[in-house]
Amino acid sequence: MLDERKRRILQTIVDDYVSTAEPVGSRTLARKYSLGLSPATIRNEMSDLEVLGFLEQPHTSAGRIPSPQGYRFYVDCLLAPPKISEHDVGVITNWYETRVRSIEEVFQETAKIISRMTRSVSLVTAPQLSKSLFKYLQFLPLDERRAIVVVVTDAGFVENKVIDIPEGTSFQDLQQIAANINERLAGLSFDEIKHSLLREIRNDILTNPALFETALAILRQALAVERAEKVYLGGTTQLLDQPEFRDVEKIRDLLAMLEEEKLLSDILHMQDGEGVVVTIGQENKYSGIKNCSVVQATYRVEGQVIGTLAVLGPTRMEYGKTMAVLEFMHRHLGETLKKFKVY
Amino acid sequence: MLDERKRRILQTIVDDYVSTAEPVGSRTLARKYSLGLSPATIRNEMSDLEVLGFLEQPHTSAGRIPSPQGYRFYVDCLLAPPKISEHDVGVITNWYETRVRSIEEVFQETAKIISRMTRSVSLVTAPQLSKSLFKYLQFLPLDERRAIVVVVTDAGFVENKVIDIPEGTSFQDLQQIAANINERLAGLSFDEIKHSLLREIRNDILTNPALFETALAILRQALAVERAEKVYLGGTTQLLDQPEFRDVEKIRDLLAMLEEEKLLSDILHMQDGEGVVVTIGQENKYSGIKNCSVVQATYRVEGQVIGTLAVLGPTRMEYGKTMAVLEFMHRHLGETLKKFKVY
DNA sequence: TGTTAGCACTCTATTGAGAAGAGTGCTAAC
DNA sequence: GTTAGCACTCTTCTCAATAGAGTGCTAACA
Repeated sequence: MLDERKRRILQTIVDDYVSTAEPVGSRTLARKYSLGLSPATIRNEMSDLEVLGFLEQPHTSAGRIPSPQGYRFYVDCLLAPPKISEHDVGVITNWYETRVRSIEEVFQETAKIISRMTRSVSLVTAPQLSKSLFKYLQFLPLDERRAIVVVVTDAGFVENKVIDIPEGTSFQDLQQIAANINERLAGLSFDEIKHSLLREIRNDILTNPALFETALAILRQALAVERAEKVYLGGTTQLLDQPEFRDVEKIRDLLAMLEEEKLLSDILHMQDGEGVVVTIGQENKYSGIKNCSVVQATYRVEGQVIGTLAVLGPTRMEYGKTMAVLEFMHRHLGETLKKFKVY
Repeated sequence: MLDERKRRILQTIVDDYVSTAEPVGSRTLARKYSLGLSPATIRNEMSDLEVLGFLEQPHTSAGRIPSPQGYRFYVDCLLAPPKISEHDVGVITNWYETRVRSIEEVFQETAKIISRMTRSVSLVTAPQLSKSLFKYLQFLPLDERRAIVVVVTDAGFVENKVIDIPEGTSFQDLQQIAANINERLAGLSFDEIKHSLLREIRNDILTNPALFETALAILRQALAVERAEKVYLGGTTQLLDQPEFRDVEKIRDLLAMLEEEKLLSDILHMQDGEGVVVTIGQENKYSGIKNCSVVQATYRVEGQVIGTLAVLGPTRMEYGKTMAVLEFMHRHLGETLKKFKVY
């Protein structure tokens, strides 16, 4: 597709632009890098690369910058397989050891370290309840009118909620209800439970109307604990250091978006694929980040997809480094979760 | 202290500067507001107010802006008792009704609505576990090697953690341990428990060494669930709309600070007093916000302090409106928490 | 004695012209 | 195919001039 020399020049331009944020000129390129070519030759090649769609010119007498297609080619064909350095592995391992004491913190600190290593915003989605399997629920006493319902998932995640005890129901009745529900629902995913709930229960109503009416109401309350998918953010302020966001106007929308968890999960929900996936500029569906790139990878435990790690930054991003970090982290996180006795 | 006319002029200057963010000149003041005074007279008064320390001049031929002392006088002496409008009460009530479905969301949405109404950053601290009273703990089975310990507080808050079951301990043993612990610790605050834990347990070791060694280990694990005080943030991006933060340099530190939960609780932990408290500019202890003001109020349920609501903004802030919102919200939040069957 | 009009002065922000710098594209020579 | 040379383009920086807003002082006025 592109001959060797064009590839080398394109690669050099991307590298230079990523590190300087300034359009790259032929003269600078020749001076700064030992390409063994004169500025004029480079000029010709650059002109070709522009016609082919890999480069753009902000205006006539400026240097070239990579086009989205240019970045795409760079990521797909010019980048060596991303590999994290020994040193970084040490930093990460140490970080987890010294900072993380609870499950909640695993995600928070994962977001922090990713953002620190990539100097970009990081996003980490925690496991979704709806994909988990129901193990059992149990009622705990609180006072005469109220009880706590605790829902335990297969993985050992616990959600809880305070509920009203329906009029005329004893705590004994509740335990009876729990036993029934557990027998029926154990091993189902919360998605399945939601869908099959009504039908299941309706059949039972025929045999014991009063009790199961109550059970239905309670289960509904209990399942309402399902929170929206939690997204942990790290390094939002990193954006401010990027020259493309030097202007407050340009960063406002982006920061506002990062405050909206719903939008965030939209950005991340686009892939189920294996490995590290890069989405560049216009390829992003959400219009607020058309000048940004997203690098993401799902993490899994024992083959099952648990959540997503992602990095959001300007299209002018250190793709190699970022991909290497995520490549490492998405494997490492699975192992860390195991250590924390979950999964 | 200040005669009536000076007060009126100072108040007008503060009001104008708060809404325009431009230094206020005598001519503008005379033209824009019906003070019944000529620019020259106003000039004289302004000159006096500057000598008295209530006004400042950015440079010789600019208008005046309020000094911190000016704001202080404005807040203490010139502001009518803050009162929220009927309309706003409606908006808030409606907001809670349509948006809030769980306890967690109460705090998140409270932060959001405060920031929306005040157009500033809001901070809401959730109740602290360490101030709560221990009610009981209970073990739930997970698998052969692990169990879930659930800790219930007086208020119905539930914390949980996956623990390893010590070698040679049966689930029966665990329930025995739970019963013992509950008997001993019920009604104590988590602070007290932490302090008295070792002594209590040590006495018991004398009577049944093996079991209580185990209990000690487990209790330690269980109490480690105490998370750092959670701070909910709202409207961080509102800062970007303020002229004083038009420059990215000036906002970076502030946003970085908002990412550090520890710093946030420092800012908020300064008062136990009643009512709405305003801290202006230099009065703030944390140097990162010397050009900001903090308005805060504690909220309580049945007399007990539960947490803090706060607004952080530039010293040029709509104090009246902000104080009114917090004055209302700190009462309203207590009631809302009751509705959610907690406390 | 307090208030006001007038005026000279100060400081900032804006504008426009000119120069510097970086880069391109084309042509011709190697 | 590669390179040197050169005219041309476009942005950015600098600097001076100017307009605008506001002050402080003085003198006049009620």
